[in-house]
This record gives sequence, C-alpha cells and structure tokens, in this order.
Amino acid sequence: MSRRPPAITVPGRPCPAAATLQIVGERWSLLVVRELLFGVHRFDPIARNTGAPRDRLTARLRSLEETGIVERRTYQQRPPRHEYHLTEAGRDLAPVVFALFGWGDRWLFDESPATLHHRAADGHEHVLPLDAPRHCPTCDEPLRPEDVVPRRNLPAQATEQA
Amino acid sequence: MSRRPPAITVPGRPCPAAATLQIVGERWSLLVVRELLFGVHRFDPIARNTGAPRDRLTARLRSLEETGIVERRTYQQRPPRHEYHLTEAGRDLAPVVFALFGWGDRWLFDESPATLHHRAADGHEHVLPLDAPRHCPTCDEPLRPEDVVPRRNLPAQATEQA
DNA sequence: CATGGTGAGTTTGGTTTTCAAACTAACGGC
DNA sequence: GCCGTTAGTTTGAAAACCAAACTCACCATG
Repeated sequence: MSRRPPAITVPGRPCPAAATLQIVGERWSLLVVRELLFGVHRFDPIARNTGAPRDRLTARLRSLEETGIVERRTYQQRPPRHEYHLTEAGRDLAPVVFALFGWGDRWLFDESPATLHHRAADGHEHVLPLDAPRHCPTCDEPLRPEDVVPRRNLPAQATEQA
Repeated sequence: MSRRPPAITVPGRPCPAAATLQIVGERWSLLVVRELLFGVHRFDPIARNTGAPRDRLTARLRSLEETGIVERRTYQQRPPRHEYHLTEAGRDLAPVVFALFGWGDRWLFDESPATLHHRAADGHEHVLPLDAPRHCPTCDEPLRPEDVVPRRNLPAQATEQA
C-alpha cells in the first residue's frame, strides 16, 4: 500500500476526482490501464489495442510509472525489453474503467455489443478482452467455451490482441 | 431513455470504455459533469469551480450538449442566459465521477479529506459540494448541521461555490 | 444619465500537445 | 547477409490549450 505524496493541487474545487484526473486524465492513459487489466503487458500490443501513437504511449507509460500506477519489469537485457504491470494503485483503477465501460455499454450501443464474461468455477465473473484469449487474464484459469458468456454481440470490427 | 446514434468508432480495441472516453474524455468534461451533479448550473461558477478557461468551458458545454449529456435551459431572454443541466445519460455518469473520487480519496490523500455526505431524512446519502451550501443540491432539503457528515477533513484551500 | 457591476461568453496571440509516418537500434532465425 | 520483431525516438505539421483582455446586454446606484 505504498502511497505517493499528494503534492497534487488542482485548480478550482479541491476534489479527489479532479486530483485523480490530473494523474490519469490525459488521453490514452485509461486505455493503457484497461489493456493492463486485460492482461496485455507489452508495448506493441498496447499500442495496437489502444490506437495510441507510439510516442504518446511512451510518454503515458513513463508518467504512469512516475505516479506509481504502472511498474516496468525488465524481461530481458540486451536489447533491454520491459513489460508493464499495474501496481496495487493501478489495479484499483478498475472501478473507473468499468464505470466507463458500463456507461458506454448502456448509452452508446443500441442493440449491440458489450463484453465477454468469464464465469469462473468459484462463481465470480471476470470481464474478458473482447476478443477472448485462451485463458482468463484475471484469474488465469484456462477458458472453456462454455464458461464464456457474451453479454451481447459485438459489431464487426477487427482487433488484435497479442 | 433517448439513446443517441452510436456513430462512434474507436481506434484499437472496440470497447465501450474507449467510446465513452471519446465523449467525456477531453479535459474538463468530467469536472463539468461533477459540478452539474453538485447542483452548480451556471457558466461562471462552473468556470470557477473547475478552473477551466472560459473558452474551453464554452467548447466543452457545446459538445456535451451535442452528445446528449447536457441540456441547456434558457432562464431569461435578453440578454439570453442559460442554465446547464444533466440529461438522464449525463446523470448516469455519476458512477464514473464517484469512481474517480474514490480512487483519489484512497490514493492521493494521506490522512486527509474526502467528502461531505448529507444523510437525508429518508435515509439516503447525498454527496455535497465540498464547501457545503445551505441546502442539499440533490434533494433540496434544507441542511441542518447534524445531517452533514464530513467523511474526513479537507486540507485548507479556498473554493467558491456560487 | 454617467458609472459600475454581473453574466456569458468571444477574441487574441502565444504555448503545448498531439499526430502519423519514418527512422533507429539490437537482436534472433533462416 | 537479409528479414522480422520489439521498443522505442525523431520529425514537421496540425490541433488543442491557455490567460488575459475584450464585448455586449442588461441592471442598480448616485
């Protein structure tokens, strides 16, 4: 539970929501968090799945690292390569991402899409990347098709995962 | 429940969260929603309480109106003056704002602040502007001090309400 | 009736961000 | 030696942002 120093001042009403937005309110930041929540940890796939320009993605990852949302783990030296993982504070942003998810789901798609859920053995439901991988990124259980419940159908559009 | 046409395409993974961010992800937008949730409906106080530059605020209010988050109500002709109110879709953004609020509260303030709650007679709790006004902007009940529960103390900093 | 104040913007001119696309660099495999 | 992969960096141009000053229509005051 490593808390950062506040050092955050916001213009206008002093409010935790405004302070949070100073940290994750720039473009792409929350989509990066979404990808990390979905179990995508490397630069190129994050760039593809968010659509962020590569230089922006670099900048966002650095600032998220600085603010303690993201942790960079080296997975090989020479050439140095890293994976990005959420810290505890980062994982705790899940409610924000899911609130955005829920609103979009309720208000922006008429009949249509939404999300895949993994009904885990223990009864929990985990949200899956919309193009489901082979195992649940949240609980790491292998996925059997019958565990996966499409809440609704997705309008056709290609996305890449790995 | 007037739904808007989707017409939203996002780069990368097609995802309701990304779509939502295309609508409320620009700077100041969610702070404007916060103010409206808090019962502040006019241009100048919204500008003060968010800290947004006036031209940005104009732009945000227009685009939030276009996307059906905000409704502009004329409250006097000559000179034309308006109040801004949330639509149903706009009010439904409350979970997003509160999720941001909660995260900031948990991770950005060490001992400190949070929020005032109004414990209404009916048992409901309403979140109040951090510098509480004379009556609850959500339910319009007059406020008696004993109804207002500061969740924690606020670090001193002036804010204006009206 | 001039002066000052309020509310809701608009204008201005300059700074900062953002962007797509091209480029670099260090490997690994064939 | 050449190709492909990964993780960036560089470039130059477009878009967004900013604070401060300004406008315009009113109202109140003296």
